[in-house]
Amino acid sequence: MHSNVMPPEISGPSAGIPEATVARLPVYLRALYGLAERGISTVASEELAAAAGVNSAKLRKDLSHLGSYGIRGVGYDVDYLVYQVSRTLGLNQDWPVVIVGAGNLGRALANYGGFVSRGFTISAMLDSDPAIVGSSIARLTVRHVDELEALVAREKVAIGVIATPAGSAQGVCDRLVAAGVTSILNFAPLVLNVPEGVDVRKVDLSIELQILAFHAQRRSAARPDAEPGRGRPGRVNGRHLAGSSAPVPPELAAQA
Amino acid sequence: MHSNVMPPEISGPSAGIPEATVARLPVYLRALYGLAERGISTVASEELAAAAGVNSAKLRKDLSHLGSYGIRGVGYDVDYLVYQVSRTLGLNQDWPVVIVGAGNLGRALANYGGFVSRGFTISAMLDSDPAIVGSSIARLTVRHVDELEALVAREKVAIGVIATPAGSAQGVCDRLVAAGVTSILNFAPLVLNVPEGVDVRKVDLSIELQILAFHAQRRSAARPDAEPGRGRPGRVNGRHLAGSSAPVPPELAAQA
DNA sequence: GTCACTTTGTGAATCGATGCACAAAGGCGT
DNA sequence: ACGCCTTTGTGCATCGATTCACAAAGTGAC
Repeated sequence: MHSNVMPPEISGPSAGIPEATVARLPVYLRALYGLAERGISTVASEELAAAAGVNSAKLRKDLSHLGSYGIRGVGYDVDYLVYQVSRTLGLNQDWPVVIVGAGNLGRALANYGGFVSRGFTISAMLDSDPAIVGSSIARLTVRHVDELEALVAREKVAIGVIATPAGSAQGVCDRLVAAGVTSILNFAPLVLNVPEGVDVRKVDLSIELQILAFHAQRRSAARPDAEPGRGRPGRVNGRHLAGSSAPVPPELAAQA
Repeated sequence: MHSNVMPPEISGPSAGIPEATVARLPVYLRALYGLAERGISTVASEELAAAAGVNSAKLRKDLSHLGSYGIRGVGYDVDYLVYQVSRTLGLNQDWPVVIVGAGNLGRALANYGGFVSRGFTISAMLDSDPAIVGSSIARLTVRHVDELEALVAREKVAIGVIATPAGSAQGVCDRLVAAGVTSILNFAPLVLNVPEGVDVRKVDLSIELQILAFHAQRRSAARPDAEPGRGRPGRVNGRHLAGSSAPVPPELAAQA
């Protein structure tokens, strides 16, 4: 999932936390906020695990990587744990983010409520389309993408979000990296090429749908009824196969 | 990541493929399309792996789970592999999808190019807001969410996409499940509760951002210069901590 | 037909993640 | 002060995923 390898030796409180644990900490944090809003000040691992949708042993092991912040026989103090998890994730800083691409997706991201309020600030939205540059989205004026380098330097942007079409994504990525951005969230449907030391995460609708389709197919293979609409024979994903509706293996095609 | 456990014994070609492999197949598929568009008809595992951003041994082992479709000394036939991967993922069928929530995100999803053309068809967009119901998005008329059950039954919808605010998501999810949908893609920032046998995948912007923040913090801890904007002391994620800007552990708070 | 070369498919070692099960640690009632 | 009860933190076994390294299998040249 990550295209880089972390430097082997980093000191500090967040050293040596397994990647799988890091990926779950935000889920725990959200569950903790939910509890705090309901006025709950102390929570046992069993309850918190249920709220986060994980096994309680896993939760305890995850939290143990941050330190020993629970009280045996009692549980965890919600506010204190919120603080510790937030600090571990680096959310007690404010992270300026730049969004490149102000199309439908970029607009949706900018208007996404949970964005601004939780440790991340949108420094700017950029686009290359003159018809979009200058318009207002979520109280921000869309700037031209050529301001990217200056903006990253001035606002000390560390995180870039790519919400452009696939064709422009690698170019935008290169510019972000050259400008010093080392964390990139990619919504464009392609594999980005980045140098060592740059952290890329991708969010990909069609990949998720295809994984769902695989499991759905498995299920309907067990129950041959209730299948979804049939595909058109001879087409795969809207693309005609070369020459055959039931493709032959290439090593046999010659003699056929 | 998945909230359900697959039935242990399922016959058919897609049985016994590791979850990690399934998650990479869509990436391989996209890389294969890219090669096919450039007129390349045969590809070695090394090249395809590079295009997909993975190790070549991993790629070969992944593909070996689908069958033995390569030719030693030569590589893989691109078109044939596209067909096999597509079939394995269930993409030679057409999957009707319903999107619930026609806000910014729902609109962005509906307009997302790679949606319609690749094995998935949007059966309908639903919303509960009377001001939105009836409007047109991506050549679809937004229907009221109360049509959900009838629509799922009529169109044999197997995949539901939840693009509502967090508050409505669990309710929508319950209705989808009750209507017979067993695959759900969730964009709302909460953990959905579903019965056994329902497959949920989530896409969560803020979780991805927080994971990036963790790694960015690690990096800047190694190089104390070039840090992002400072957080406001005493606040964590826009929420005031109870009573202290440097919170004390709860077991010490009593004596303080 | 034979040989050199390329590339697949996979056995085996390694690495990381998960989950059980329990000892250690703390609170609380008496 | 003591003992019971609850819950954490973790050692250990297991499971799955990754990576290496190579034998098997195929191509193409001569």
